[in-house]
Amino acid sequence: MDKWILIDGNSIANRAFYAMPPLTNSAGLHTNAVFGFTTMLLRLLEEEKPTHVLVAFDAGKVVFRHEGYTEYKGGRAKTPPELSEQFPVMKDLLKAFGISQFELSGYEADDIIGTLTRMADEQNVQTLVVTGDKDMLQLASDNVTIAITRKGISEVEQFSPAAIDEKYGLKPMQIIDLKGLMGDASDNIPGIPGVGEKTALKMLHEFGSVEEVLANTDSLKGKMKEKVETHKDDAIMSKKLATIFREVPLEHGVDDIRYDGYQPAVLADAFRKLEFKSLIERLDLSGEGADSGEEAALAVELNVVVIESDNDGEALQTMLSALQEAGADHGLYVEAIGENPHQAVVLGLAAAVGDTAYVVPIAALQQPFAAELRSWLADEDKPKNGFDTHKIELALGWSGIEWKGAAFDVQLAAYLLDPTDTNLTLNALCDRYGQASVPLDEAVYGKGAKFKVPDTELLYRHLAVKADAVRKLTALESADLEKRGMNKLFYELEQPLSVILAGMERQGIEVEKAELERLGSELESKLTSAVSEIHRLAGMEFNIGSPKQLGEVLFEMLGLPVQKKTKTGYSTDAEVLEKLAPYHEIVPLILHYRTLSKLQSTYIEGLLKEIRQETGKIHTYYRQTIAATGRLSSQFPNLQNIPIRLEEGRQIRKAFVPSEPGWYILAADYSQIELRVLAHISGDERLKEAFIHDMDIHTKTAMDVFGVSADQVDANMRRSAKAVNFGIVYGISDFGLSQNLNITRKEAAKFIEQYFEVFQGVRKYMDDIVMQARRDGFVTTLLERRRYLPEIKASNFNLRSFAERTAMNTPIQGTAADIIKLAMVRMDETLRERGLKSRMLLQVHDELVFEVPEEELELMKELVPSVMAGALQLDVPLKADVNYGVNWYEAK
DNA sequence: CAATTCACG
DNA sequence: ACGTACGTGAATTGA
Repeated sequence: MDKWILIDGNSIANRAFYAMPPLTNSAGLHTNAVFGFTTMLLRLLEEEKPTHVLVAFDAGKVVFRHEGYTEYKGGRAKTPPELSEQFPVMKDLLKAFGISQFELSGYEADDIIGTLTRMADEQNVQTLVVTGDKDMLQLASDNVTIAITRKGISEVEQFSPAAIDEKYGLKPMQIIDLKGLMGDASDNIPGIPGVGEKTALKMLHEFGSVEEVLANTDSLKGKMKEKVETHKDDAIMSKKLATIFREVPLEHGVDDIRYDGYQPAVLADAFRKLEFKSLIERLDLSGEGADSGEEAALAVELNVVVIESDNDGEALQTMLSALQEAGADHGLYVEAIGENPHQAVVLGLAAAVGDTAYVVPIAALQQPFAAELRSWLADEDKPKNGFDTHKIELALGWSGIEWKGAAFDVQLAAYLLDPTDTNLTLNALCDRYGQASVPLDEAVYGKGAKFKVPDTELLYRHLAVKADAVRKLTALESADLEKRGMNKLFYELEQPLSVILAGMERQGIEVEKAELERLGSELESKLTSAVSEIHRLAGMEFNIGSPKQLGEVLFEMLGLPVQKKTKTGYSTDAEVLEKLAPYHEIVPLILHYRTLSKLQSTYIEGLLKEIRQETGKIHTYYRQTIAATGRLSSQFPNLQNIPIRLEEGRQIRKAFVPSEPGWYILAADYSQIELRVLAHISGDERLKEAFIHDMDIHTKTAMDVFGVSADQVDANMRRSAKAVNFGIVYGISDFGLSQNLNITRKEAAKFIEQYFEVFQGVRKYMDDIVMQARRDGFVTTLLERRRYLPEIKASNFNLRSFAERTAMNTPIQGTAADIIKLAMVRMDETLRERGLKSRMLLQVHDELVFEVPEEELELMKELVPSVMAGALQLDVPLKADVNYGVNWYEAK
């Protein structure tokens, strides 16, 4: 039994391109569409076991449909070069598969496939058509099934005539009538304006075809009748445009598309060229082809020199001179075990130069004979390439070894190249750049309870391979940064910042244990009485901290109205409890209990655990490669979410004190930095004006949106305006705003419309940035930080909407992150240049915290805000407010 | 180990 | 019609 598969090459390549994250081989060639296409092809071959396979491509520019309608497919975005360059590659790969491909000048892939399905029907051959284009449904028959891609290309939905009937209530050929009525924006087929899928289906269910609809306009009503009658010709033409031509004069016959399987050696070589390592493994092709064994050979070729005692002095000298000569062409790797760099255990260091890697175990590195290596490591003027240099600097520092001169961190660079990548391990980076794979740490060390440092030989080889990978990645990634115009961002901002962060973290902030304990015991007694009161009111004892048990008490025992459900049961979050508060006196108590227990467990107990016995300090760890927008995040503990909004929690800040007697805590925060950034990048005159005059932005927004004077703005109006401003920054939706303000969606939509009426430049920015994201596939900040948004083209409404809001928000939040990072670099320079004793300790997104000796207080009160405000020149002024006190609480 | 909740900007 | 606000980290419960 024969089985044919006919693939719409252009359509699938397009889908693959937008569904896959960006991907390039080491030569810089984009390969994501080819990769997506290939994985789909492999699955089809495996699952369908076809005897014949054909991939059809559109050919040339002039398609016969243009005759008579020149606008056809006009208005469609130009194919991005990153995709066009992949078509020849795809065609070569198909050759390697031994799969035939047709294209014929003047015809589209649809028509070629249409012609072959006609032949399939004539010969009664089971056929699967694979495409992303619903138009093709018109080809379905007893023999022909249409597979439409969904969710990118990972899934397909198969349509037999019965399935089409079930979904649309139409015969396959009526799909043409459907398009004739509703049109198709992506092909610029007009259809009848105002007729969408719903209406078109209704008409077809009643009349059957475009012609019959047009013949029966009398039975339509009002506006619709008018529209259909004025656009009769459009409908006829649209139907014609949507009709697939099934009589293409093919030069080849059915025998030409026979598929006899691929030759492993040929395919292996093709995959290797594209650096599709995962596919080579999946098909078990690693032993095949001309280049086989190259990867293994590469790994074997690396010479490993271990330097572990003063007997190895000569090797050490060789290592140092090799590093000296290599200049930038080297890789360093320091293995530090443990997530928290302040407590990580350093196993050793490896340095790769050329085909040799030198490994120095930590014990050796700490011995007298390694002094020269240690001074090299501590020499700021010896540039170093590494992996996670920020962590290395800290981990080595705590082990008594100074590390300076971080020049290129391959992890940090990889983050900038794709800040949404959550797998920034060396192993993953090697895969991404098509390098010989570094073994997974899990495979070398085991995981969880099974963690074990392996025998030295294995361990040293592992470190050596990693250092070698760093060397290679440095070259590849620096080229990519250059290509994307991100050199300044990397070399002048992020890489220097990583060093500054390490300094702040090493310095730490002093936290008074006694103060936390005092607050803790106060909380404890409040908690005890809250618990017993809650249990008394419930009439039983239960775990208030268990949402499940709490839900049962509130909604089953006490019979309160259910507001919201979660996946697993009743929702009991604060928003729900606020609404329930009037029903039962137990509810406010539960809210209070929640507040107290959060403070106790996360902030009192949590922070106490993090205070270092010896110094009384807390050392957080800022992560520079996590947040997709370019912000920092803070861990072990998180010092970016210390309570401030409620007075009860704010007390925690009293425990954060200067580490020297008589010093002060000084905190400076940007005023409305995100809205100022928005004013700048949108260029909205009104918004700019507001900041140029340093007005209260929420009051000003209320005045403009409600059309009143300053003294007419009441608290409620200001609150609404503030929520709208937040919404604008987040990528507004009427639903989100309605939730926030507890108003109807309609009212929220009205607010938003009024806002955009007034701030028209903001509206234009929002529209433009989404279009730009669709066109480029990414958005950027002022400093060229980039975030890819592949889902902006998703057909799934939720995914797409999320991407659109992200497109609006990321340039704003990201530019604000750029600015404070710049300010940190400037501030660090300034403190150094002026020889000041003051120290920068913390960053909280729009705030910098310092400890300052009394004699520098007056200077710092001026200096910090002026450096922050001057970090970047915008079309509106930047402003920072400053406060100080004997602890962080008082610095308000 | 996922889900829920809540602290911050 | 579709169902949401953007970005994080930590503690707790309960399968």
